[in-house]
Amino acid sequence: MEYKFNEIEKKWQDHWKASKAYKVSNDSDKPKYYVLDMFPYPSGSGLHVGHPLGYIASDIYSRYKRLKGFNVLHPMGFDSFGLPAEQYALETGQHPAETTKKNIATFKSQLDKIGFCYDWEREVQTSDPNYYKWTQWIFLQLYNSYFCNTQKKALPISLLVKKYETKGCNTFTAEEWNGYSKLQQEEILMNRRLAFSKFGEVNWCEALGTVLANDEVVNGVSERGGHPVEKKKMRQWYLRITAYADRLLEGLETVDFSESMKEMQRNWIGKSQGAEISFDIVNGELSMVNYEPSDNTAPFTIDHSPLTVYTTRPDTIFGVDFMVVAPELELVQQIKSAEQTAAVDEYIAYVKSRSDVDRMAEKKITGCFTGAYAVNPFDGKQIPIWISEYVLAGYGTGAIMAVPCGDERDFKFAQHFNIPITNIIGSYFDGTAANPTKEALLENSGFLNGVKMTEAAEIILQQLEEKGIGKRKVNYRMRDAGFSRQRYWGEPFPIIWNEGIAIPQDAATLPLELPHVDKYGPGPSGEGPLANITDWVQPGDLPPASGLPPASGLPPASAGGWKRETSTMPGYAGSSWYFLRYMDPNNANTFCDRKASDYWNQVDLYIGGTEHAVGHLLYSRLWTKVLYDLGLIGYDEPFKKLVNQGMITGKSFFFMLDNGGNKIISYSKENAANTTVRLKYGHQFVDNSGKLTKKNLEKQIADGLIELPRQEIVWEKEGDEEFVFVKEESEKMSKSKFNVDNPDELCDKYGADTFRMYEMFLGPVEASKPWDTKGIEGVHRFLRKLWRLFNDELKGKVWTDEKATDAELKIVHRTIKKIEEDTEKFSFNTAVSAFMICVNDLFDARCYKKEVLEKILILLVPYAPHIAEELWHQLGNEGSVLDAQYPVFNPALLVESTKEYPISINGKVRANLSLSLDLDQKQVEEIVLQNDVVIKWLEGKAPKKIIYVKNKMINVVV
RNA sequence: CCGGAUGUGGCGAAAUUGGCAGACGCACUAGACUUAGGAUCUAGCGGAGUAAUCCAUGUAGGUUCGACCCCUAUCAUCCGGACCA
Repeated sequence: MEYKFNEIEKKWQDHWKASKAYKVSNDSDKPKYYVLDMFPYPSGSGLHVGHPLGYIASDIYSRYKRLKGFNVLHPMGFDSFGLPAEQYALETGQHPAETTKKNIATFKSQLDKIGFCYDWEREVQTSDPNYYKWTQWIFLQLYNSYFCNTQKKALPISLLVKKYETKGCNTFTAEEWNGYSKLQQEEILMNRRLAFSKFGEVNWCEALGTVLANDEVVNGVSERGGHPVEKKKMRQWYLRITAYADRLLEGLETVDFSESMKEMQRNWIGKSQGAEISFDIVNGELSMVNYEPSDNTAPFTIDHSPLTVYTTRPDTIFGVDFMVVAPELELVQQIKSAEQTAAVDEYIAYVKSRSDVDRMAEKKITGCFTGAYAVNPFDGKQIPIWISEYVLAGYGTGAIMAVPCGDERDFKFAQHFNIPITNIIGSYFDGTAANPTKEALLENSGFLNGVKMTEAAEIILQQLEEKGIGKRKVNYRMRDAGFSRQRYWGEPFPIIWNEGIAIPQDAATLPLELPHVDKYGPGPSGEGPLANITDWVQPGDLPPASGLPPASGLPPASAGGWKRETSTMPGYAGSSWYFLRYMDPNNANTFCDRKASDYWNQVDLYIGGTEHAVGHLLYSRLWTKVLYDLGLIGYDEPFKKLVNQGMITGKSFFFMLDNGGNKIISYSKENAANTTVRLKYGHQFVDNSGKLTKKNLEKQIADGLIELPRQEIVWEKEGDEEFVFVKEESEKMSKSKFNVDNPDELCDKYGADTFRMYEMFLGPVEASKPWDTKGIEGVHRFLRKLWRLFNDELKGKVWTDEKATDAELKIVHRTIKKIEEDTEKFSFNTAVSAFMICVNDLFDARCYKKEVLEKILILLVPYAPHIAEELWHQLGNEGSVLDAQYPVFNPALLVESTKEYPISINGKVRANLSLSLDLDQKQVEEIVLQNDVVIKWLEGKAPKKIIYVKNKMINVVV
């Protein structure tokens, strides 16, 4: 009987589906285990071989855990809201709901083909109204909460209102509060809500017609599509993630993520400790200046100290040679002197003309003196105040004190504008480059002379606080997360605007469904497509049908009283909590029953790519913390352990063009400046030395596998052979790069089991590696060999019921130990090797015994479920091999009484010696000294020392 | 420029974490059975040498009886953050 993998796999996949083999219950007395994959965005191009890498790993682990007696939750779903579907709709006119539905069907059939053990009854789709109903609901929880700075947690905003009504706060009394208009009160509350709306500078992308979050902007252009992004002032929704900065940092200590992943999140949060210091200003005409405080701080005003800078190095205050203020700050207008006004205005105009992209591309040193001076509070020195684009308005106070001897940028600026430099760090500063040391003993620093910098910081901080001109300050690089998009294909906000006041929709009327539209173009004045649907924006209904709370007392929209928010939520909204919905996917009464979330608890194992390090992972951690604070779930970190699968890169090949660009020549390093041309497909036809023969190329073109380049090829000749050299490069897989392999085809050709095992065999899950189908044959051979242990092509069944010998059991138990260890530590590539060794050994031993084979199948079922299930039944077993008893490793079988010890002399192995394991040091020494090889090497001299490491080796030191 | 990671055959990679480097697989070579084989089996496969043996884990040092593994310096590649004061 032959190994007909196609039939076998089809048979079992159908059977699993029909028998609901992977249905998971929330009610079980087994311990739980939750394995989660980062759910995919269902793009139009389907899965490529890179996608399933993580899915296969998680599938293996889930099946393994199930065999080990756990109730395993291993769900799958789709992150189905998002930009590409809408872009596609714009281009083709197809409704995103339609294309998304189609794409999901494709993805599901591809996934099923690989034989994953998902419980599809728990599938979630973020664009499904039954799902986004709860995304909207959680948004309302965020909207109705604030971050309490003393308890360091989210609390209902109603508590804050009560406090204001009865006690007031630092900035206003209860009487004042109660006297405020509704609008004033709402504005104050808006400044505290976790989901809030404000006018702010946003990353506006004209080409995409929407606002982007900071992590969606890379080097000044949009992450998706690479379109230019500009700053624009708009009313936007935000999540107050900055309030959680510290808890997001602390939480990292409690989870098992890779160090680099944690580091990336820490960098993104960018916590820095320093001080805000205020300087008096002279020579400008000013009284008191109100500047906008940095995010997330109470208004901070210091009388008669108008220039406040943020620094992490207060110890360098005597080295301040100039100040730099961000040109955008209002303060600049107030302090510029009459003589400098023209120059300052001209410079500001110049800065405005430069986009972020310009600034990133060419980093010029520019700036302008304002004519004003700040006064150093410690020595009275007058310090010129400059403006320059290198100081960012959005960070700290938007102003810095420049210490050229210690800061590279300040140094270059001082050099460029010939500002004299004060050296406060003595020999650490050589006049040619700044030195950011903290070790120097201060010089030229008044009362701090001779004090070590690390200690000086504390002294200065104390004096600043005493004098009331400064305070300690922690700053974060992270900004509040932009939460609205001027797009169609996302969750609508359950918010209704009335005269500048945001009114949350009555939760009982959710979901607020996305209305159907025919056009996806942007709405008026930067609004999204939803703004075009006037009868949705302002329906004539009265509450509650409109979703307005009954008590709002507002007139119907037809009277012009109110309108809906027209932007939609960003892609990360739905993905910030999906792991909770899997636990209780069909609950119509709540997002996830507390009983379900308590049972499944945290995700034990989360597998996905590194690309979500700062986006998705931070946002889902934030949402989890808020839900926890509000008592809706029982834990504040969603993912216990995170494994990042590496990216599988595709192999691309390039020809080189000659100088005219008309002819294709061999690739060579010497002409590296020449342009290259991509060989479209054909990576399997290039040999190891990078040679592509003419014969080969022509054959593949005839078979329709390669697209011929337009240019003429100049062949090189050697004997009869004509060929060109091509360059190989690993790149991210993408259709446009012609380097994609499709998992469906590989499953058809070799079978899903081979495909699964081969992806694992490729290398460690975490490592990035180039895709190469060449090795897949080897894995396929292994499975066929396994098959032949049960069935012979001619003889048919070969397995027997005979009892296994000790030698055979030894092979099995060695394998049990190895597979169990490797699976536990995610070393799937070595586990596959262990299977191969095991099957080879059994084959060599002609061991076809059921007793032995059965155990191997149980070990194998996580890796190659179809063949394992098939053979399991061929052995006459009932039920699924997944419900079998996991074989228990018996160490007694592997214990040996003697061992081959390598004997080395001065570390170099010279002989082997079989020794009994229960010998002691003395006995070993005696035996070793009688060994012929050792005697020869010793040449009659006594050895200095004999080192005997039990179970390992013996070393004779001469 | 800063941070993180990684450097082992022609290729993907192993190495019980300091103890015989290169398991397992691909590719390659020779042979067997075959009408044939892109099926299967056997043997070989880091480099030099007929051989004993010597040299090899990016490079240079160090610790150790013994180093792919630990320490120092240096180079290279990949990933992330980059005017954050």
